[in-house]
Amino acid sequence: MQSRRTTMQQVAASAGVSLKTVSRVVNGESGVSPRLHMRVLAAVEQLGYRHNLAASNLRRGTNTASIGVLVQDVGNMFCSELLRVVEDTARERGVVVMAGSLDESEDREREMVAALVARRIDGLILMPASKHQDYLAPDIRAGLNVVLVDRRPESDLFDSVSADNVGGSRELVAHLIGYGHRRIAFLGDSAEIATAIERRAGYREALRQAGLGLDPKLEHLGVRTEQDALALVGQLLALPDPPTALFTARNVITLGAARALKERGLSHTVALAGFDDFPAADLLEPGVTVMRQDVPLLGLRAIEQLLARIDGDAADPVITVLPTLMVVRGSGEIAAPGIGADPTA
Amino acid sequence: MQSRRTTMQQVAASAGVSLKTVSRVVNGESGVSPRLHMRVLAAVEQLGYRHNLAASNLRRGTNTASIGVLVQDVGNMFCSELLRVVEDTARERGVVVMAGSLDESEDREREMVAALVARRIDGLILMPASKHQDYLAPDIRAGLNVVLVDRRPESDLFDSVSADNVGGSRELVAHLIGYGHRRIAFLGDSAEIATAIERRAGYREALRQAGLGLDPKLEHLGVRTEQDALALVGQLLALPDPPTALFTARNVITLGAARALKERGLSHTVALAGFDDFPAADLLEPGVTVMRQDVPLLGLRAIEQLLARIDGDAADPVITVLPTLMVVRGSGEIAAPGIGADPTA
DNA sequence: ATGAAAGCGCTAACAG
DNA sequence: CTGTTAGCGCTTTCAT
Repeated sequence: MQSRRTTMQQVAASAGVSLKTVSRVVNGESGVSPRLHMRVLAAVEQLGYRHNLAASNLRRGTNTASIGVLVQDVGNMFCSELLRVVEDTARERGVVVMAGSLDESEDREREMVAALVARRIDGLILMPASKHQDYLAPDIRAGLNVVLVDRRPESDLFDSVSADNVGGSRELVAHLIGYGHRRIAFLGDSAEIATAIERRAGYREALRQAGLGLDPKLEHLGVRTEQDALALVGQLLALPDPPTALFTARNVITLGAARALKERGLSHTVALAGFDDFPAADLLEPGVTVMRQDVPLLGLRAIEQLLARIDGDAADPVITVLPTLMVVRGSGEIAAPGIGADPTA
Repeated sequence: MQSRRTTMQQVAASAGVSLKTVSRVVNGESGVSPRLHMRVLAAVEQLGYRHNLAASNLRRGTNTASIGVLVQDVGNMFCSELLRVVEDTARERGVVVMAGSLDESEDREREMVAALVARRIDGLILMPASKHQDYLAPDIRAGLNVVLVDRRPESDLFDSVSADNVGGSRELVAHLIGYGHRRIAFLGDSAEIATAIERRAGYREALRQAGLGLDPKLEHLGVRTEQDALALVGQLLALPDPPTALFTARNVITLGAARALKERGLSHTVALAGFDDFPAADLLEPGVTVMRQDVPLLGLRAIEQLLARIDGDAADPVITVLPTLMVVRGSGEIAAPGIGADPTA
């Protein structure tokens, strides 16, 4: 509907002043006599006038004071926490956030970006579904500011903020190896996602550094959902030579794996360590050992970088990589069979 | 920045056609010769032209194809799941979502609404922090469509979609009573929140129907965070006559309570039942019995109602109350001391 | 099939 | 202090 909004012109007529006087009052400019000021305010109130930012921006050629935040899934806890931090900082500046979920679809990324650009957002925080974002070039040339988040771009033409996926994964897998594990499974997201690849790289590095070989049967990309993880862990445990530890490279995968272990009564037998923390990780039995990303900091760095760009910062692209933190809770400290506390083998 | 965007005029000049021809091509109108059509497209491509929806809407007086979704906290799993559903349906219509968190602040609600109205959103899905939304009257008169979600308004002037908080709570507490509990604590959110009040009402009804009295020492509103819940459960269990069961009226409260019980080794001793499901509820030991809201349906009904209003539906306000579903997992089926399986007393 | 002119709601640049 | 005029980028209306 938005049937017919009151315009400044109508307010002016109602208050018996000129359009410009209303404009001054509405924009808080000085130089209006108290009498007229009051008259205008009264008319604004009475008519329910609301300033039209779009028209204002059109004329002034200024920012829209709105940004886009496109993530994988605003319903996912990692993304939603990120969104929240971004929103908080944006709001302090009067900047509104348009949010969207891409679900790893490159087409959707293109569509959503187009929809936001058509609305003239000042900047974009993007957790890309695409591998290359060159399609953004014309928009960037036209002044669109973009910060990539969570996933590092292949080209270093963009600002980006992400966690140390390789290092964090390496450390976490090394931790498992330290508990005697030799057969450690890797369960990661789609191969299209840089983050998944990086975490697998960390996994491989840790194995290599420990002098352990890779077993393709233990290394799985393409695990997209909790259900995928649940099923895959079932298959892995049914192998003739099953893994004694699981490295799950994303929070939903960790949840699925925990469920698979619990269903089989193996929660205290098979070690589990995951990338990404999650709300109830300490409440499971045993608590789930994870490599935590500092999501609030991730979001903060991203929005700060974006706002700086919007404010005119024209320096070279900045690649920010944040350290991760291992949170030890028990599931990752289950020793391999034949080692220490568990002499099963 | 958004320094200087290419305009239709520039495209026209570059293609050697009139402004209007470009407009026709860009808007997919018929009646442009293939030759000119191609020339325009080439110029659009070459100059990186992007349609300006704001200018278009200004002239046409049409919708902005954007809505606002204001919830308590986009980072909270309940809200973010809701947001996701809304976004999905909105996107199908090419409608963009501006998201915001209110954190139970009435001031923030006012500010955010003003910010969105200034951007001429077509509609608003609001999980109100305020008790009364009469301040919206001028905007509604001017055509803003509003659907309240999760919390039922006091005035029935708005469309609203919410869960059956009273009924669901009554059922869940009756379930606890069925396991012999006589001292059941209530832990709910702030008294300002209609939802918390309704859930307490359900709690009281269940007790009354069972002929049990209310004990003010067991009934607590104002539990806002997981930490609040953790601390409060500690105090409750230290009472001379502690509760044997806990009814936690929101997901974060349930998490805090579960943590408190686990810390004290009482997870299998004190019964726990919560309103709202959460991702790992089945992974705790014991699994947490909850009254689940159908969040996807909640969101769907809200956005469908909103889109119908935007499309001109002028019927009387519709109050939608959705049934809830009890999910039995173990924590709510712990019998009271002296009853059944647990003869402790 | 194509284009010229007017105007959406607002503000900048000038008058008075 | 107050008002007038032009024009932001676009679409409508009406010519051609």
